[in-house]
Amino acid sequence: MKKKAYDLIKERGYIYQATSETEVEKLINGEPMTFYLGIDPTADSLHIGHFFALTMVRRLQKIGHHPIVLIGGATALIGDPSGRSDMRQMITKEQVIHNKNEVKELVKRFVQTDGDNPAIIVDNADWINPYSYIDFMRDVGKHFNINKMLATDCYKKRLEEGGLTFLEMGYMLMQAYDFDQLNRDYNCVLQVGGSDQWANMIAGSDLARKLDFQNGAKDRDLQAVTCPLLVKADGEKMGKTASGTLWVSRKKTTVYDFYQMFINSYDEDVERLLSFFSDIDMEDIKKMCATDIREAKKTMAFEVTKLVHGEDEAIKVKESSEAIFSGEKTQENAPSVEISYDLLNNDSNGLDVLVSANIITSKSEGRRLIEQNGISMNNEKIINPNFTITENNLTDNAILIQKGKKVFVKIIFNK
RNA sequence: GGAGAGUUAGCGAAGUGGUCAAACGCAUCUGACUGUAAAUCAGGUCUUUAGGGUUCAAUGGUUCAAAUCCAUUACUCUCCA
Repeated sequence: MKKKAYDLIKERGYIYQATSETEVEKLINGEPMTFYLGIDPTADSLHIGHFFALTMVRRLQKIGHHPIVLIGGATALIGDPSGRSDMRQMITKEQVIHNKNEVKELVKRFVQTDGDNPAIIVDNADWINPYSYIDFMRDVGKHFNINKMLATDCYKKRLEEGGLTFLEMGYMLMQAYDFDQLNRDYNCVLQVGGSDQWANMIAGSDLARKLDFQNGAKDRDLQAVTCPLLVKADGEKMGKTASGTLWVSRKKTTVYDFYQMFINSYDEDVERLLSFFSDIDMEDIKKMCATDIREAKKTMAFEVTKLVHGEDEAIKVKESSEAIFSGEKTQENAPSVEISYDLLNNDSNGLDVLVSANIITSKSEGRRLIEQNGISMNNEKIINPNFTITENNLTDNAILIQKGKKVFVKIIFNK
């Protein structure tokens, strides 16, 4: 017997909270309906958490439901206080416009926006910007009870650890209104999002109900589901790397780093990540993880990379990673940095070169690493902190530097 | 607008005149062991050299000597209006 759509999604671990599980189940198993996911363009790329939520959108789209992706052009200007202990840095309007475009392009890569069942991309600035403050407060603001709002986790944390500004209080109203608006314009009946959005999402369902009551209209029943936050086995949020956030955009995080991040994940996380980011059958996933965890991990990293960066890139990065780590440490496949040729042939230029290539941040750090046997050049450990790189070290104008066990960088000297 | 408290390294948090480049925890990096995993253990985390130089919100002052005392400014929080 074939499993129902909802069960498949639930089995893969996507369902964390739902306003009413039975209602949501009915919606997902039933006739095609319209649902939405909101993303605030607070940066010019998407991080892995956004991407995760988008995979849920993909799955729902695939079984025939109609997705709306809302880019929060208005809400990004306010900043969501959820889960934050400090106020979000305000970003400029120009920045938001720039981010909006970048984010839109990325969303298009993951969610189908043409063909039979295209996703619609909307911007909440379109309806929030024209709304006057007084009207908004009279229409929407009056339905929000501050006591209730303060009881929610997202505001509680801000209250305890810092101060809560009126700006941030307004965020929930806007997101709630978005849901109502999308319901009226597109008959959107379900909102999906990360679990940190829970309070904002149910605020939307509540608002619709209250507005209906006030207008004497029929009760709309807007549902919300959240997916779990993507965390590692140690409870840390996933996607934080040494160099910062793990971005989906190639410009901000190289494909190599992206792949490495997943290859280095904990054994315990592999099954979950596979269930989220691959289409492999759950049974097979379980089997794979039980028999050969390392192979399963490779598959997982490959599948995620394929999804985000395409199959060609994924194959390339998989091959180069395997080449580098299986002892075959050629400079062929390592990620590369280009620096000026002029740095060559000065005495004791080694550390300078490493600093300019951003492999180390300071000369002291370099000295320390060398003392601890942490730096290799062309597969030979460097012992002398005042080492010199000369033309004799180059192969095709490049050298291969290894920092620690896992960081390989090819430095190319440009003439 | 009034009264009070605060601002210390990536984060949390000690330190209230010299022994403070600043305890401790987290985070992070390197090494050992491994499986490019985890756990464990060892060492490191301002910079530059082995001589130092620049840090404790900012600026100015007191002192032989300041994260520590004083003044001004900025920001944050609590209570009152």
